Amino acid sequence: MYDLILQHVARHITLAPHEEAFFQSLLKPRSFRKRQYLLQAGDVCKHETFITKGLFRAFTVDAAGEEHVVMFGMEDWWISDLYSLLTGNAATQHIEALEDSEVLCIEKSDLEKLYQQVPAFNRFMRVMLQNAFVAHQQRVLASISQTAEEQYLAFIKKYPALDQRVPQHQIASYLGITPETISRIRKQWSDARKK
Amino acid sequence: MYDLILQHVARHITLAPHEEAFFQSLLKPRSFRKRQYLLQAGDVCKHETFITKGLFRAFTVDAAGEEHVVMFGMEDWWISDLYSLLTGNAATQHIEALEDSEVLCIEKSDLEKLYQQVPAFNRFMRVMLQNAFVAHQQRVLASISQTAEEQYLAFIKKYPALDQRVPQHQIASYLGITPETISRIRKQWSDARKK
DNA sequence: CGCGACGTTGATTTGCCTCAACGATTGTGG
DNA sequence: CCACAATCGTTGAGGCAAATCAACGTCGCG
Repeated sequence: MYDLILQHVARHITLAPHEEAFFQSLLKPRSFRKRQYLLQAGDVCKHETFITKGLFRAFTVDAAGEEHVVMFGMEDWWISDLYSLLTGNAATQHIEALEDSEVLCIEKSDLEKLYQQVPAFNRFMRVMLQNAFVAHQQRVLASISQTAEEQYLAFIKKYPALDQRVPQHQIASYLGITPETISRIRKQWSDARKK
Repeated sequence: MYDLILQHVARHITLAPHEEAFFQSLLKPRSFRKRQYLLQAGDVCKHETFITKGLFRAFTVDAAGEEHVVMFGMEDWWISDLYSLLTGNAATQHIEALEDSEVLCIEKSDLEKLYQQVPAFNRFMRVMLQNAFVAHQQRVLASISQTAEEQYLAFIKKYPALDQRVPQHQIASYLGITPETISRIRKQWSDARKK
């Protein structure tokens, strides 16, 4: 059960056996059924969560009741409402399982202990955050500079696995466009191929 | 000259005197005149840079020759092309001074030394990145869920200082809208106030 | 089976962009 | 020190990409 996360960590830092054991002791396995919520907006996010199996979406609901997908998470990814976790404020995001899923949770207080007792983990989390930061920066750039079609194309190129597993209207929400627009883009592509 | 950055760091971690001295010894002051480039796209970004005075913009140039402002940086902020710094790949961003500015640079290799010798700095950088990550996530959300007017309003509310100092067409570029649109939004507001 | 979730397609609307022309200000070289 | 160019913002007219609104087909599931 812990193989995936230990390999994941080992890709970035090297842990002594007792450190690895300590890390593992802080992890709590949980299961989620499709449509079950890992986090509700309004609650305080108290865990960082590593996905070992399945698929999640994090989304917000705006004043008009519209949902906006902030991110997806699948195997080998972390997911949480980082803002809430860090500040202790109420979460602005919901996190919902899109498939039956399994995760490993680590509580905020245990994460702090981990940073204290295994300093290498500061480095590990720094690298995770650097990558996430760069990814979000590129996403911002895409959304201010590209057309709907360019964005959708970039998405399926970057996340072919997600394109297979996530309903199209969720991808549309993630990109900030409508499901109809994605449908029309796909139609254009298939029409062009036929010719 | 170093007061600002030492205070900035002290807000998040506590350093022993010899650690502070070591940190300071790694910092190299540089000055930039308005319009001077701190980094050119194509070069490899080799420094993390702390701004002690002035104002910068980071921007990319797309295939059509259009500029897109990725971020602004002013006093008390860090600026770099993090992607290039981390990977060693050519920078995708230009960074240009919008005012006469002064900065403190720290080289990548020195930053690594710092992480090794002063472990608290891993924590410090982690916190910086967490904040930057959250800020970018909110920016993504804004760009997929808000109108041009809502975004502009949120911008001047969040960064009133930047609204004063940055030319409007640069803000437009940052938001992914045209200068004309911002101009019209402002006209609407002033017309509404007159009535 | 019947209902909800999901995707498709068409008709219409609209927010924002594009293109263009024009002041106001700043800066600069002769 | 002035003439001229460059930069920046404003305003108007017209166009287009994508949203909205609406109807319909299909699939999977309780």
